[in-house]
Amino acid sequence: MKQQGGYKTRQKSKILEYLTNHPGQHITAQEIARHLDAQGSPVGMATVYRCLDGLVTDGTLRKYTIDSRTGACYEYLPQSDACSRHFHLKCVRCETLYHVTCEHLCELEEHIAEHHGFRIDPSKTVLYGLCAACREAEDGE
Amino acid sequence: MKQQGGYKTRQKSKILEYLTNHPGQHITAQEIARHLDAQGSPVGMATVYRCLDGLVTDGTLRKYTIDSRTGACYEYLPQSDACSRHFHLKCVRCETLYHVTCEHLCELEEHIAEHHGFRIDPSKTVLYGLCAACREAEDGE
DNA sequence: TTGCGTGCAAAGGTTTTGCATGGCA
DNA sequence: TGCCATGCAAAACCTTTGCACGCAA
Repeated sequence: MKQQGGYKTRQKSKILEYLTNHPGQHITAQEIARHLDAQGSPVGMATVYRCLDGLVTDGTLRKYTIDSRTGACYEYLPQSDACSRHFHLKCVRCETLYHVTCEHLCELEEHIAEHHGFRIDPSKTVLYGLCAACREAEDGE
Repeated sequence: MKQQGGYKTRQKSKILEYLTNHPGQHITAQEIARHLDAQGSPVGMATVYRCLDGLVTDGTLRKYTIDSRTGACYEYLPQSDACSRHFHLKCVRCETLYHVTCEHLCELEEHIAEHHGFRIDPSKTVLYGLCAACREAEDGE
């Protein structure tokens, strides 16, 4: 869970900078490359992928794949304890990230740990679904 | 949510047969094709994908995309229990995907829907953490 | 006979890999 | 000076699409 030994380079800094500036957002490798290119600091796709891979391995980012067609997304995980106390709910429609603190979730965590031997890490977990607003909007369609 | 009008064909039958024989399992398009090929009933990849797509649309299957590297997975949904929905627990260390059906999770889903106005979609949600084995291994380090 | 289903091949996309070069320490 | 990191291009994959033919109804 520590930084992989390695050199600091312009590319690594830029990529991490972009991600930390967009915490809690789904970002694809393409978006990163496109952004850095537009910013005048172009980085090759291979480098982006290699860098993201390292960041996922050391726990800085979380990788998830909602749709195999659009490719994988990466999200910066704030390291503070603030985020280990609550769970994240993310609306798949409007992309909003909700931070929820609820005793039900703590109970769930304990239950899973006790009865299923699995210790959930809230900082790496996102519950996906539809928020109230989008739910209505979708029903109306 | 009904069967799309269409013809019954050998290919469709075989694909659905394989899936229903492996309820609650994540199966990729490739595995299906490989199995049918070995069984002497080869089916083209395009057909497999087209067929799976239809089955997902009419609610017979659920599509998961856990990892973009291995591609999408499909799972047969027994339509008996409405609440036999399950969640996925993925160990961040050994990468194993656990498939858990637990009433606590159903309760959580209801609670979040009622009190937080958020309808969780289990097919898009994965709970990350440490499984029992890796937990011990990690404590021992 | 009608028109959907299938298979093949090609296209489209993301992600990985090999290899020579460039840059950090 | 050592090595790691980078970039380019090509490869490897998964998935979709176009088109002609086959087959269910």
